[in-house]
Parts: sequence; C-alpha cells; structure tokens
Amino acid sequence: MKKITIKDIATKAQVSISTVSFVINGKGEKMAISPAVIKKVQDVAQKLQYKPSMIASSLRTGKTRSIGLIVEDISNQFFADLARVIEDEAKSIDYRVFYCSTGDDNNRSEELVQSLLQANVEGFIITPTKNLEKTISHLLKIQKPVVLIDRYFANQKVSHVVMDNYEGSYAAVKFLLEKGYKNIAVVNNKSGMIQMKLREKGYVEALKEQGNYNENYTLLLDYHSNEKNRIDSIIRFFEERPEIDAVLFLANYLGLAGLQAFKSLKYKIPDDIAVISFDDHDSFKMYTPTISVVAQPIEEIAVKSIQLLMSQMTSLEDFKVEKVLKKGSLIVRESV
Amino acid sequence: MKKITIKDIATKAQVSISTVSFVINGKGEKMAISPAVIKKVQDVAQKLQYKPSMIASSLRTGKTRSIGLIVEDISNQFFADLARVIEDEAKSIDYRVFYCSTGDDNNRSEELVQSLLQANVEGFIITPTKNLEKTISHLLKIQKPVVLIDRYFANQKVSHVVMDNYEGSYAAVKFLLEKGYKNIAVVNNKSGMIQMKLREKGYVEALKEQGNYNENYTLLLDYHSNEKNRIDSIIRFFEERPEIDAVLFLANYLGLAGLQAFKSLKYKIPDDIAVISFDDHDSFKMYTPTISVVAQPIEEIAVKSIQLLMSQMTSLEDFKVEKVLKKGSLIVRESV
DNA sequence: CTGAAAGCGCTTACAG
DNA sequence: CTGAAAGCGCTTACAG
Repeated sequence: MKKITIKDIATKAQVSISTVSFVINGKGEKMAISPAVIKKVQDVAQKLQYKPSMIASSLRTGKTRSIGLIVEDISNQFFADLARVIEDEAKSIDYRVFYCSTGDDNNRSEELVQSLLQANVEGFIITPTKNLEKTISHLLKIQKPVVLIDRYFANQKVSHVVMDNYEGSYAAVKFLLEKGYKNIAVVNNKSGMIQMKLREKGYVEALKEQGNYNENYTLLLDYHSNEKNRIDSIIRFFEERPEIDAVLFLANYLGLAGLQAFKSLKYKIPDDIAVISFDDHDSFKMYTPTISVVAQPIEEIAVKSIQLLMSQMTSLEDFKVEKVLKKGSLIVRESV
Repeated sequence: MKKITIKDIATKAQVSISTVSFVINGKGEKMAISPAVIKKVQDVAQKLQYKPSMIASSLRTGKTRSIGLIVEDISNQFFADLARVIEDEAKSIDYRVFYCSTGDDNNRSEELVQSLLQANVEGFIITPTKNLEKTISHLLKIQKPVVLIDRYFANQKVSHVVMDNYEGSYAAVKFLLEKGYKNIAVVNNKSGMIQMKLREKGYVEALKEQGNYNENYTLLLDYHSNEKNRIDSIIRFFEERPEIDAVLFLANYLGLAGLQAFKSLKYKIPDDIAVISFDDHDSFKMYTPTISVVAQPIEEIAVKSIQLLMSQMTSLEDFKVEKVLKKGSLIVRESV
C-alpha cells in the first residue's frame, strides 16, 4: 500500500513528470499537450488512484489552501453554527479551515495566531479578544488577509462583518415600548467590546427618544465571573427595582442567567417581566414561556466574511477595508 | 518580512544546517555537539524568531503531527465538548486536530476520511455513521490508527471508547422503579446503532427483572425525521397510553422533542410523567422543571480515546484492540 | 564533534 | 508538444 506519486504515474504513462503535473493541474491544454497524452495520463492517475501530496505542493508553491478561524468558544452554539457555514463555504472553493477557540483568553489568542501562522494559513477569520488589536495589526503588517467577525476595534483599519448591533437592540426596545412596557432594564457585561457598547447604545437611544431613559436601570456584570455570581447579581438588581417591567439581555449567556434569576425570584414571564435576549439558543426555544430574541444573521455573516477574505487573498495589493453590517432579526416568542 | 529558514540560522551562527537541525530538534546532546555551539545556535534562532516549517519537515519525515476527528455534528454540545477536550489533550503532546462533522451522512463521512487521509493525518478518532464499517476496515488495512467513540461495530476488531450504555439506562430505570413509577416508557430512534440498542436493552432488562416490562411502551422514531414529526409521534404515543407515568429518552434530541410534546399535551412533569433523558444539555438544566439525565463521561472518553490512539501510533505492529467502557452518571434533577 | 549531500513530492521556468 | 533540472525547507545516514 505504498504511496502513489507523480513519478509512478509518469513511469506508467511513459511521459515526464512535468507532463503529469500539467495534466493533473488542468494546465494540459494551456501547455498544448496532446489530447491523447492528456487522456492517457488521466487514465493512469485514475487507475492508480493517484492523490497529489498537498504537503509537497505546499512546500513548492508556498500556498496551503487553508484559512484559520478563531472564535471565542466553538462549543457555544452561535460560534458552532458560524463555523459550520464557514467550513462549508470554504470547502466549496477547496479550502480547508483550521478552527480553534480562544476561551476569551488573550494569551491563548495570541498563541493561536502564532500557531496558525506557523501552519501557513493563507488568511484569518477572527473574533478578537479585547486586547488583540496589536496582534491583528501585526497580521496586517505582514500582509496576511484578515477579516474580523462579531466585533472589531473602532480605530483599526481592518475588514469586518458584524451584526448591526445598534439597530438590533434599538428595534427590540422599540418593540417593548410599543407593547406598552414602561420601565425597561438592560443587562450587559463590562467587557467594553464595541459590539456590546453598540447594543447598549441602541437601548439608550430608543428610550431617550421616548423620554423615559433611566440610567438606574442598567446592570453591568463582570465579564469573567461565573454563572452563580451573575445570577446573584441579577437577583439583587431586580429585587431593588420591582417597578421594572421588561428587560433586554445583551448576550445569550446573560439571558440564560437572567432566566434562572427570575425563576428563583418567582417572577412570571411576561406578566411580571417581559424578556428579550440577544443571540438565539436552544434553551430559549424550549423555555416555558419561549423567549424572544434578537437573532444574529449567522449564515449571512459567515458567507460575507469568507467572501471578503477571499477577495483579500486574491488581490492583496489593492483590497480595500470593508465594514459590513448585517441586520439581525427580532424573533418574537411568548416572553413579551 | 521574509521567512526565516534553517539556512539563515546556519549562516548567521556560522555552522552547517545539519548542526542547526540537530540543535533545534533537541538532538544536540545526542549528536555530541558542543554546548557552546548549541547555545550559539539557540540564541541566533531565538533572535531571528525562527519557526521551523512544518510543511518541509512533514514532507521529509512523512509525519504531520496531526489527527483527524470526525464527529456527527460539531454544533451539538456533546460533540463540541468532546472536541474541545480532545483538542486540548492533543495540543499537550504537540499534535493538531482536524475536526469535521458528518451530519450523519454516510457519503460525507467517506469523503471526510478520504480528505483527511490526503492531508496525511496520522490517526483517526471517529464517531462512525451506520454504514461506515467498510471505510473503517480500509483504514485498518492501510495501517492507520483508528479509535471509534460513542459507538462501534459489534463484529469489527477496532479499538473504541464508549459510555457503558447498557448500565446507564439500566441504572436510570432502576432509579425510576425505586421512586415508585410503574409504567415506564422508552423513546428510541430506529438507527439500529449499537449504542442505541444497548441503551434499549438496559431499559428492557431492568424492567424484566421486576416483571413489569411491557413491549407496548417502546416508541421508535425515524432517524432522519424532523423535529416536528418527532414531536407529533410522541404526542400520539402518549395520548394513546395515558397510564404511562415515566419515560426514558435515549438521546438528548429525543428528550428535547419529548419536552415539547408534553408541553403541548399540558402534562405536568414529574406529576403526570417523570422524565429522564440521555446526554446532558443546557436546555435540560434550564427547563422548568429541571430535567434529570444520564450524562456521558465526556472528559474521560476524550482522554482515553486519545491515549488509545497515541499508543497505536507509536507502536503499530503490536497494538492490541482495546474496548473501553466508561460509566455514565445519573444526574438527578426535578423531573423525577 | 561537524559538514556535505541526498531526498521527501511536487511546480515551473527554460530549453529544444 | 515534451523533458531535464532546479528548488521549496527540512532530516538524517554517512563520512571524516
């Protein structure tokens, strides 16, 4: 069961290895190789089940036909879905995807970038951690195509594809207002990442327009605290503000903590409190009552980001930085 | 920003590239290279930030330091968790993991095996689809180390690591019986995969021991039907058998469908019906009431499978087929 | 103790 | 129309 190489094909077909290489790579016509020879080479390759060594061709050409996908946590449904679509898209253009999770750890992120760089990936799709700006700049400097997703750095010139976070929470709050809710709270984390800022801004502006923004109704949770602490903080916050009648959670894990908090508070949803959370999740569909969400356009984000990346990879000199906003969708369920 | 190669180091350190290679690979001592030279080479490599080309070394040695992990669906929490642990384990021995999802499609599975083979992975960890036995045999024939997880083929001599499925459902049913439930149903799929058979067998035996097995209480659902159909079938089944007071779902997606069915039937859990499902899931923890589960020992399975794989990879000639059973754990929540 | 050289399997500029 | 040859960046048996 030894490995079949280009040499075996050449011997068997009685041509040179150059000829085989041209034929295999579909350059037969361009090199004006006779149809008869092309056919013969193809037949032999077929019969011997020849599979070119990607390693050898990578070494020779410097291309690996692979991209690196760095997400926060591949076991989070949002990122898992994203990864699946990106992988499918990549496969359709014969690219391989290496994916890995940062666990929102900045050092880990840098290591992953290094290790993917070493594996010679041709481009990166990254959900950056908070302090990854310098690493991203480094990638840009060495001319590696990069597309950021889900979040980005406000002052950095790099392509990114994100949901229109501002619009998403603005629309959600508008919806709550129309339904007649008056005292609407918001729960965010303290990460300070731009996408979270924008979601919070959408909330604030929607309320300000109606003249009933109350800065006392914003709860910021520590980014790296555990679920238990989050739940406790939420319980305390709502106990002290019984007049609140609706709440917007700005990330799905915040929403999940919130539901548990309300359960232990014995709040009835939506009678005691209406709930909308960012990012859809199985648990939201299963919950009693089912929970309304602002869902990300995962498929659109995935497709667009790989498009941007490919366009950078094919023409590095003159690609332009593109900032793409995709609209999320408010999925109304029983919780409002 | 050109790539630093072994040659650059050699030139800079004024030694031959052989010497550099030996030092970089930690074979300096063995080759009796003087400490002074070793130090010099290391310093230069450090200063130039030399990163060996994995591609070149792969081509030369035929080793890629990578393994392929083929799961059913990486966006399913069970597999995502599994993948994360396997990746961590692999990284600790400096191996890379390529992972991909079959979507339970047999053709896709075969393609994935082919493509990983072409990428020269040194070993496979696979959750096989139903008809993958021949492909697995092929891998064995060409001497590729393989470990199956989650399921396996009864008559094939190949190492695998799976939960003790029989014991898991046996224990769950025993628990229900002890709690006083009499008419216990089971919901399975028709896949016929061995792990599902064993789970069903555990259920049957536990009931037979008590003399109250009723074959009329087994519901088999089509493997590839959609969630809507599953829910409908479950509703019909339970409507026709109102005397049932407890149910065991043999996979988490079956349990999720079941919960939705009971919701539309307005059954109260656990008063109208007690519920236990296989495979833990966020939704089970979040549900009202929280749902008891038979949880897989994910970490143990992951660690053991990579151990088995490594032992095969290091000594292909004399590795033996190992069949490892790991015990699951019954997590009791409010649903019983 | 260290170096020159072959070779892994390809691609491609060049020659004819 | 086709082939010989160089070279991608390593590793390692061999020679000294």
